[in-house]
Amino acid sequence: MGRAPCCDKANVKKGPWSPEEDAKLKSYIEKHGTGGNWIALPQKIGLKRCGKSCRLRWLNYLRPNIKHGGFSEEEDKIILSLYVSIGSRWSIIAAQLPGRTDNDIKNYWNTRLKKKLLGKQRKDQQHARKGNTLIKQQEDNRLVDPSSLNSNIFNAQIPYWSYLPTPNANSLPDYSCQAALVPGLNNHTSIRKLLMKVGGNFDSPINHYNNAYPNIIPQIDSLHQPLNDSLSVPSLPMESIINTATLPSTSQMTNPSHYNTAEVGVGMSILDGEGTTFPPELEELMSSNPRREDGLDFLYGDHYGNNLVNHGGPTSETMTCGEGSGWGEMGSLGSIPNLDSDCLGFEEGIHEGECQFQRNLRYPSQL
DNA sequence: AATGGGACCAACCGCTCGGAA
DNA sequence: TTTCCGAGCGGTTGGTCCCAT
Repeated sequence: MGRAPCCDKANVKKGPWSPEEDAKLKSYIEKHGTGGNWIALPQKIGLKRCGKSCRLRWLNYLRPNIKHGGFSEEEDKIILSLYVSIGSRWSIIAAQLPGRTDNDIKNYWNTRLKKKLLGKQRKDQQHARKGNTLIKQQEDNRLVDPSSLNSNIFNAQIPYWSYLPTPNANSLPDYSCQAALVPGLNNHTSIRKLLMKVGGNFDSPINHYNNAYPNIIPQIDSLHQPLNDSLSVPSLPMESIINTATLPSTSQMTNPSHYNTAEVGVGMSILDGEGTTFPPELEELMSSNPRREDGLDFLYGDHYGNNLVNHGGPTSETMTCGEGSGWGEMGSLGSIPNLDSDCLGFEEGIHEGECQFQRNLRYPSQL
């Protein structure tokens, strides 16, 4: 037996909204609010619409301060970066872009940004093949102008954030430092909003890990402390945040079989790398790029798989996270664009910590 | 001018989650 | 503790517009 329908399907209108319907819905909500019950709303207004449809119409179109179309380059970067970081969690991405709806961003990604990305990737590969000889020679002579190699998808210049110092993976993660690298990340309210949305409890995990990983906690605490004042919503523990920062998509998140995780210590689940799957478009990017297993050198490095920037990213010496494949490594690349968004730096910082956890577990003698 | 195909976007569908009873 | 129901989310579909042929 299936689920009961949320409304009488036979008596509801479907399809595009008329201006009259829009006006009815808008004026009612502006006067009375939603009343916390979308299902009952259409009857109150006299609309022959499903409550869900009303909700969608309001959120995606009628709500004040909604922006449509005309995504800026900065917004492109934010969307891309968040997509790389957290996957297709459009509502979270939308929360970082004022005036944008998840539906809008989702459509924009599916229709334009993804193609832009793949088109650029292919172009870069062609360019790389053409220019291999010259570039290699330049590299050998250490005369390489990074901007000539950069395959950043949106502009031809090395982004300023690439030059910012990031902690070497061999050092303990300094979350306050990571946070400071990202403009807006010192905005505790927005951090909190985002993390609460993601589902964070930043109190208990500290105590939680304190026993097992005493050398990590001070660094976590440095970021965590300013948040404490206003954080009161208990939700998922820190490992959820860490995983959230590295999981590719909701559909994959709901399917544990996508992950080959290793349970570590006190419920710390880390990505093992192998067996991890990616969103199809990133899978395509990866499969089309034999140089880097993460397939993202078009974002972060040159055509040879070298990171152009000295950011302590994964090299043969420093990489410990995910050992070369998976979202874990993406997070550890360390040169995710420095966004107005509030989350990346934090996630990145968290991820550095995750890498360090794994390092410590694998190489306890280095502790 | 006709038409076929692609791009774009609004809206729907079905699922999960969380709160209330 | 269990069940039910509404909210919210991401994936998908279908309609419209535009452009190339």
